[in-house]
Amino acid sequence: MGSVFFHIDLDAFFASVENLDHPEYRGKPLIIGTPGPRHVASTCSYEARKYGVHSAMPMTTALKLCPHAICIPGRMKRYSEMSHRVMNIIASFAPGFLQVSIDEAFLDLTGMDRIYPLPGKAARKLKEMIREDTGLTVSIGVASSRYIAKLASDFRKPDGLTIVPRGREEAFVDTIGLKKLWGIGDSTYSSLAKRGIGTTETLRKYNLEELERYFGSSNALYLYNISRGIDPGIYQGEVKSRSISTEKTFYPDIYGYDTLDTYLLEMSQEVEFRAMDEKKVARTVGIKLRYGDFSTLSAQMTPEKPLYSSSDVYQAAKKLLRDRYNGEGVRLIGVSLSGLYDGEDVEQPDFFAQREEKERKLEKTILSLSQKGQKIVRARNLDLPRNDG
DNA sequence: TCTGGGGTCCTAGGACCC
DNA sequence: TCTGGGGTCCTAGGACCC
Repeated sequence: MGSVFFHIDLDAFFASVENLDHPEYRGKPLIIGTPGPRHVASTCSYEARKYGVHSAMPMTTALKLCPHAICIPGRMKRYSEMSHRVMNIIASFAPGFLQVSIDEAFLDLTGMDRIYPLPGKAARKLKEMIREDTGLTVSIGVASSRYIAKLASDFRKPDGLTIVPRGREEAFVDTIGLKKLWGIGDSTYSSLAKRGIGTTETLRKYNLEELERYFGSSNALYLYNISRGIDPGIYQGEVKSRSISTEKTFYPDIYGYDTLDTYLLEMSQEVEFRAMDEKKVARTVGIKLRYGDFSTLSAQMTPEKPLYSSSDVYQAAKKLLRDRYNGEGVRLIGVSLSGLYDGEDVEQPDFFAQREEKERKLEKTILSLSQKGQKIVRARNLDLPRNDG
């Protein structure tokens, strides 16, 4: 017996949760997203998909395709709660549980043939357990690797079950088609197309050396493997670095250093609070600017000392902004933290750090109050011009 | 089709060290 | 002195995913 993996994917997750909570939406096209320019759909119901609406589609386009759709903003807390319930069921079903996003997980059933002699039957049982307990449907892919299982769960949706027998991986990849393979985005697809490669069969005609010449060694190996139905190694390495970021898109564009600077302060506070909440300390701060023409720049710095407070973060972000902002209209601004390490007991290396320690304690207090539902904002952030449409 | 927000990973070049 | 090679850290940008 070789390896057996499940990939479990919740069907139109956010929309399905809304249908569960709001029976009046059922059977109607439903879009999770705010109408208006510079908004996109985060998910939609299958009724809306019939009109061509899909995730990440601009809301203006979505509403042209389906003008009578019901649009609602997302309720992330509720979705997380339902996600938890489903993930608990999946995790208790078999070992090798690996959650990869709010609505997706893997199970490793390798060596479980005594308990689940027929993987297909096991998958049906899992689907039934989830449906009974939560009212939600999932689609499951069963295969000899995570990569193929992931493609398989997407093959028949919603409420689907697709089993790819061992030895049929390459044939399955052919039926999926190059464009829909995981890891092939628009950019890779068009650079393959430029070389006359439009199908997995054609891609397979190239040996590794040729692929390396055209696409670099890392991409080459990836392409070589997936075209043969071989798992390129998705979700195998341990998660190394982490980052925390926030960004905001404006409509219309905003202008001027002072306005940007005010958002920078608010956003610095937000990311640092999130880091504190996770008991992390960051070493690197980054900003991101997207101008009206969609050209985007990012800048980061790693100060000598780690960022202990949001005023540290803000000072660094401000410097980055001053160095890089060209004065033109801005449609997006972002602040990020990276180089995070465990900061449960932050030892203060020097004498001057006592002021910072105070600052950090103050902010922790603000954080815990705001977690109790109190909205606390520094004086500087009051009466911000709300410019986000 | 006028392109969100939150992430991860990869690459290439420069600084710096041995 | 005109110039090697390897390792690590940092930065900027890009591809991709949900």
